[in-house]
Amino acid sequence: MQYDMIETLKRIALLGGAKHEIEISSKALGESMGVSQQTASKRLIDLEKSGAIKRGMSVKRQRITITEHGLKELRREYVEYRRIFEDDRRIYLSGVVASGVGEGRYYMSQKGYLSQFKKELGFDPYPGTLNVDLSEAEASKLQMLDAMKGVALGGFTSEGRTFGEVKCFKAKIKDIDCAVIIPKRTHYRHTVEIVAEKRLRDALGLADGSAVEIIVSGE
Amino acid sequence: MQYDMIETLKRIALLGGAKHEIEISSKALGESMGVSQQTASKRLIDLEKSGAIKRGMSVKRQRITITEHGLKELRREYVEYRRIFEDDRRIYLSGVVASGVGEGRYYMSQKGYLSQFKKELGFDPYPGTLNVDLSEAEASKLQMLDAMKGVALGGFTSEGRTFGEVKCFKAKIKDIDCAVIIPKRTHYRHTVEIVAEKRLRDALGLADGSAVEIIVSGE
DNA sequence: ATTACTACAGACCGAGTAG
DNA sequence: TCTACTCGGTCTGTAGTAA
Repeated sequence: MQYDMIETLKRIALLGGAKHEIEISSKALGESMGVSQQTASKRLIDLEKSGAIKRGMSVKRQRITITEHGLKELRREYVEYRRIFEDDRRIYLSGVVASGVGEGRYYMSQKGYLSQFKKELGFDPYPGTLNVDLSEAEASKLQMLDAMKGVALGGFTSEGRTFGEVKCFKAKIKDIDCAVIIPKRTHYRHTVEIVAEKRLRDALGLADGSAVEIIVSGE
Repeated sequence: MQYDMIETLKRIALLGGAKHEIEISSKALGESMGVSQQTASKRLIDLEKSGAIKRGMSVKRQRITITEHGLKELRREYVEYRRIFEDDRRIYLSGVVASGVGEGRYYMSQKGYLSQFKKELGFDPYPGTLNVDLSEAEASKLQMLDAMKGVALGGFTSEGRTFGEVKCFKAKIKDIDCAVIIPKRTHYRHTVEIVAEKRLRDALGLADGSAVEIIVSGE
């Protein structure tokens, strides 16, 4: 659905169409949006075709109701704005499940991190990570994680090797608690690694290519 | 500002641009909106021209921040959606102050109503009403008031004349408590009459033609 | 009064491409 | 690589007008 359709739907909703039927002429609706009667009329026709509104033609004005489908479209917009202005401690990462052993798995198998992890995140992670590929735009949200504190797991030395600090973020995927692991010295990457108590592929029925949304808590 | 500009601004905000500078290529931004790199680039140029964003060009990607002005535009959208989904007991009526003696004034000078008014609305009204003209689209919101209870002032007989029930709604104009008077048997009208404790023209510095927004409480 | 069709003008998008 | 220009095709809005 294009922007002008959403805008028209929003206008109708603001005139009361989200709650009940409203009676309005295409001329008045057009005026309230700063477009002509013809444009308003066309948009109403298109909205009706797409199933976002229902219309009943009276003798004069038309009666309009927003359908459940139309409300859904509006609510989707609303949720996005809410994320901008209210949800400012959360970051939503959308991506697809990918295969591949990541650094995260290796890090999370180190006892030096494991003990801290249990203490800070509250669970013992399943020994394996879920790799999620992000589109370039989604990956740019990772910049936000750089600016946020998260949960730092201190470095240590083990078997002659030095392990640096690792940053984690509490997260959720569909109500399952998990954590995003951000290895230090993150170059530009477009993959995130997730750990959880259970194997997430099983718990959520995921396979390579499944779409997932990770809700990262900014602490 | 057109819809596609707002949409672009929203996308930038969702990528973190509402809180801090983000670094993103026009290609990635375009993909996240389903448009080409060229279109994304043009929109960024236009947004910068309009003062909604600031850009700094790095060697590769550009760094983008949403300005205070850009945030204002987004917030305006957000407020509209909030009205649709959250504020469902309030109705916002925008109009301009008009002159003319209305029925409301006559009604409100009747002692039979006055005593009830004080009891139900909590103040003694200034003997006069503020007339506000609504555009046709705004006037269609009055249909909502019909469906709402409001505060009913019972009818009575005085000097041989019968006065019917009058419906009032608690309202506010810029934090000043007032009430919208809806005479029964409302034909299609595009004017509302407001009463308050003080003369609203003085209290708010209004003259004919001044724009006002009335926030009507649906009780 | 309305709604909505047609026809055209102007805006917009994206492929190609320069810097 | 990146951004952003030009240019042509397409989309969109509106005046005129019919019903």
